[in-house]
Amino acid sequence: MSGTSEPPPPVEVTLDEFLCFPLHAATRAITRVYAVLLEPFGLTYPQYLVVVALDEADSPQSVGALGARLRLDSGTLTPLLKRLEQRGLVTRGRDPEDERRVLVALDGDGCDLARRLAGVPARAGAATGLDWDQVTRLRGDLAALIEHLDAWEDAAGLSPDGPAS
Amino acid sequence: MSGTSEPPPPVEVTLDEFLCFPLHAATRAITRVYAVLLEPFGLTYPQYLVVVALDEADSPQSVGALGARLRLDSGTLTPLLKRLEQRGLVTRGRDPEDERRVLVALDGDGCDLARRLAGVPARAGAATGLDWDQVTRLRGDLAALIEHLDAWEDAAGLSPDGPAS
DNA sequence: CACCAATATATTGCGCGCAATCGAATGTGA
DNA sequence: TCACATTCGATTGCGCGCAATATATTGGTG
Repeated sequence: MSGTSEPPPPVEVTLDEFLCFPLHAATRAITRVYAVLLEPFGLTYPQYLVVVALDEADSPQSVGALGARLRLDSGTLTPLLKRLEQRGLVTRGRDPEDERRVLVALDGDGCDLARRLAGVPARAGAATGLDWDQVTRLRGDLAALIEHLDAWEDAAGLSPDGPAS
Repeated sequence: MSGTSEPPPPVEVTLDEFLCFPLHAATRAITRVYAVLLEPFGLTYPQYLVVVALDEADSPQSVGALGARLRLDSGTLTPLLKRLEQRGLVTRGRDPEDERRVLVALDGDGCDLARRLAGVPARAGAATGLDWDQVTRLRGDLAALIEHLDAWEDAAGLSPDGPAS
């Protein structure tokens, strides 16, 4: 409390702790907004991300490549892609060049859907109520945060009980 | 890319769209970090939030009050609280004043655990790799974002197909 | 070729997160 | 007092998100 300009490093925090709680809450809030925007298209937010990622890539993507782009693993992507396949939005098939891989691509209906999704980002952006500077700054801060957290995780993975911390 | 200072309002975006994707990725990254930090205590991140919230409140909290604080509903909290109860960390019981309510409080073991969790925020803060100014700014931006998204949702709930957008 | 490590995806299990629904308790009005 | 709506929480169902495991394919190595 009290908006003093004092910069006390790591002390006294409430539930709205360093970042985790607002971050968590903000993600769920924006996910709910996307749920409203995507409901007419019958898509969940992660399904929407997959459709956009496939639409951006002009060639069929392997499950692994999709996962690297979206930071998701096969345990999440496989059932999600099967659902999209069942709706006739994407095609899935083994890569003839390497039978281990499964290539995924947007179907005709999937491409149509991707076109109709064109207005979603603008509507979501409007819902954030932030101006361009805030959005740009926030994205930059989040990117820096992700980079640092990934680095910490890598360090934690090497030594048993995490990095210096 | 290309860090020009041009502020084009709502056009041409890639997957790292307005905010949703980095936000989503950042939340999952910080959740993974907390998973590492909380593993020795046998807590998940949401369970940790509940323990902290109960520790901050000096009186037993109803499920509804906890949900308001953490922005979670009974569908999420009830099974979570049952798991904490099974481990002997919290007590759950009907409120004698209003038998509809269920009051939740930290048990003796739960209080001990809350003490031992005291170092977690500082370790998590270190993992973010951000300095105090960045953390403060990010929290402020996230709070503003949450407020706007909530307002948008309320407006969407009143009119059939969302606010002006 | 036989053997073995590495790679890529699928499967299983568990814990959220939330919408929808149900049941019990409470409060209100006739 | 007898409906009746409201509130509160529990329950159900579904879709992530991810760790752990299983399976299949590939690429060496001897």
